[in-house]
Amino acid sequence: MTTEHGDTAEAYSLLLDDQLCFALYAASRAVTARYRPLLDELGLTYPQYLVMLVLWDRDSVSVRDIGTALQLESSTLSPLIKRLETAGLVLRQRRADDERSVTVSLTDEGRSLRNRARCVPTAIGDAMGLTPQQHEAAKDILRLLTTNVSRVG
Amino acid sequence: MTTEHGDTAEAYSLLLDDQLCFALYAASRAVTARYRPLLDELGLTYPQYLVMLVLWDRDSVSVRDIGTALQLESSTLSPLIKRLETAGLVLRQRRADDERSVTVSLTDEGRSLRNRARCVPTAIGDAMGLTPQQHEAAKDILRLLTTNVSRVG
DNA sequence: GGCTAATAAGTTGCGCGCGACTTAATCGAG
DNA sequence: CTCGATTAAGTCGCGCGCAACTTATTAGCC
Repeated sequence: MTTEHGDTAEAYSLLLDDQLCFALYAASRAVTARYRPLLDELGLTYPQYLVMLVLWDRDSVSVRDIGTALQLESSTLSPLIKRLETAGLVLRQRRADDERSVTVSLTDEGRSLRNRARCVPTAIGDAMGLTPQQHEAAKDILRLLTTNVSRVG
Repeated sequence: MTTEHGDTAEAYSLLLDDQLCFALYAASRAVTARYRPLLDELGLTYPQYLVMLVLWDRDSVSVRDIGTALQLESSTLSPLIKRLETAGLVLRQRRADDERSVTVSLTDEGRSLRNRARCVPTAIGDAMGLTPQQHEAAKDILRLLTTNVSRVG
């Protein structure tokens, strides 16, 4: 614990460089920036890419389940998915047995984009330059952090 | 290495849950969400809070240096700082010896907000629920990640 | 069956975050 | 000194991300 600038002793300082939250914020933006040129070639933004990851795994998912997987609100997803539909990657249709729900499914074009996306995780993984141990450790601690911070109270 | 869904062997899969980048994205948004009610009381957004952290440390900084500290473009900072000025927390003035540069400095109101913000890092730190070792490990690995991912090539 | 509560998706408003661009001032090679 | 290059700040457009709200549908209690 290095206290600086004459701060009285507190658990955490108000210095930017001391803060984990800033390291997190900066890392997240830096990684997204690294994705950008790769995803530009696929015609996707990073959040759109995340939605496509869900669809490439399950082929047909409700908006609600996409929201659960990505922890995003319908107010974010609805316009985003409409843009994917406009791009011809995705189809939206009301479910017959529950007219409230909308099922999002891949078009052939959306499915075939998967092949062009295969190299993306490897390219990003390489750019991250972490050892397999560091990579797993980072995932573990970020998931723990997300769980803890999302608790009520 | 667990390969799933009949994927051919690749260094990284296209599964959402395997990806460090998503853990990072989710953690960053979860932490920001945790800040929101605390910062609402101060009348700040999270990026505005980051700018205030820089100012609380240095009192008077150029837009350029704020950008360097936070890794943000002037196109993001200029409107943000104008909002801080409108809120009465900050003053903007052209530097006499270099009319290109704008110096941002704290008003008395901006300075006094620091006291009300003192409890914020501790509250967030507690909510994160990491051991001091995990906290430091997370900072270290996120900084390494940011450095690596920001490299050219 | 009827009616209230809950749920799913979507709209609106606002603040980022960034690429592309503009404006204005300073730098620096010749 | 001059003039093209660089630098600092700012504008504009667009896609998130989320709070607050609306609309439509279903669930469930009586």
